[in-house]
Amino acid sequence: MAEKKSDRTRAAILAAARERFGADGYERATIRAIAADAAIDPAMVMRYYGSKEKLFAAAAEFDVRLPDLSGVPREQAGEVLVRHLVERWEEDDTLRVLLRTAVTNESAAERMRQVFIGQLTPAFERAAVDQPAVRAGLIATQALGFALCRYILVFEPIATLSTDRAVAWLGPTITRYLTAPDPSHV
Amino acid sequence: MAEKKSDRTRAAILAAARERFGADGYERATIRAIAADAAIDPAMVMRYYGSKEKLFAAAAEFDVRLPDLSGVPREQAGEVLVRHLVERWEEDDTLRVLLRTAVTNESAAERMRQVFIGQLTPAFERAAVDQPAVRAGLIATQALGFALCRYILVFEPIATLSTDRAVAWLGPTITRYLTAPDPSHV
DNA sequence: AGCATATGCCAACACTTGTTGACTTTTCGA
DNA sequence: TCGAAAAGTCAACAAGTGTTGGCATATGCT
Repeated sequence: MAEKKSDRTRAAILAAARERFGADGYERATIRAIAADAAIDPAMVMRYYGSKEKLFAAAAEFDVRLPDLSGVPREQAGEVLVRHLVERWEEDDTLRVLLRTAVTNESAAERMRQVFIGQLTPAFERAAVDQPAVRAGLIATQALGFALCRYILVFEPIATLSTDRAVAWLGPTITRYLTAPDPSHV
Repeated sequence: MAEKKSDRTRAAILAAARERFGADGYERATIRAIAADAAIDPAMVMRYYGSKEKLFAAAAEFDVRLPDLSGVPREQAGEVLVRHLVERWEEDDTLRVLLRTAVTNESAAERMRQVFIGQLTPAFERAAVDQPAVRAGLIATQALGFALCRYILVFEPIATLSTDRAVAWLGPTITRYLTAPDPSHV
């Protein structure tokens, strides 16, 4: 087995980094605080990750793992998508890290775009949906707005809504953005 | 007339502060940069506003000016509300300042809550809407999510969508959150 | 005009940040 | 067992931050 000890502190740093970045955002999360949480020296962070930016990049790494919607009837696609996103959001805080940071950090915003536009749009294209970009964007507004209000701004009662109720409310909205004809009078 | 000169620099500082806070967020917007934009000395900022936090508070001061929905038929309430919000959002950047900052600053988040929950909920209560808090929260998720994607994260094509198309897409969503019966199977 | 006051600038402070290099301790194979 | 490599510690750096006090200048009233 390769270096076990170093791998453990490496992981400890990453875990502490995710927590701090998620709670405080990029600027206010300091290397010193992250190191203190991981109970190691700040210099170790530099040794293992090179710089704060690289540490953030490592902490914000993640797969979107979009669900396969091909077998789902169009009318339920919204609910399936929302449920997937909410559960994904709940299970680890990587997406929260990214969202908090994307607001003030351009490279994080770029990654957010890749995820929500760059992955959703082609998926809709393949499903032969018209105006895939607009629909993907609209879905992103509702999904990210929900995450913002629930996890970051902590709006009650949104923050304490059960997953089921959230899905029941949001699902039809997403479905409509996915299936409704363009309502513009053009 | 009272001190004219000082009022002018006061306003210049405030304008520069709004721009910087809106573009960079609270932490990355420095007093020195704001002062440079206003073409004055950093010490002037302190003289006039006391501290960075107080300057931010002044820059983020604003009225929501919710439209009067009493004369509007329920089915069009969403469109009226969305149009009002988008236009409000477009005309000055105070709300953008607040949104960018609320993500990492607790007092800004608190003000955001006051605006979107504390003002919307009672308005719905007066209109005898059931579950006013949930509906206000849902509307906030869609409205803020749209603002986030359009102004902060700059998702295309959401960022360049015309007001009319945005209203046509989002309006029915808001109307549904305002009027639809609770879809939860409880 | 003369002076008090408002307005502005400069230099410096105390502090925090990311980052670095030299040094010590631990680990572990030959 | 010995010694090189890995892992960790410590102190300090250069830069940038909000903030302050002292000093110069301009303004406007009598």
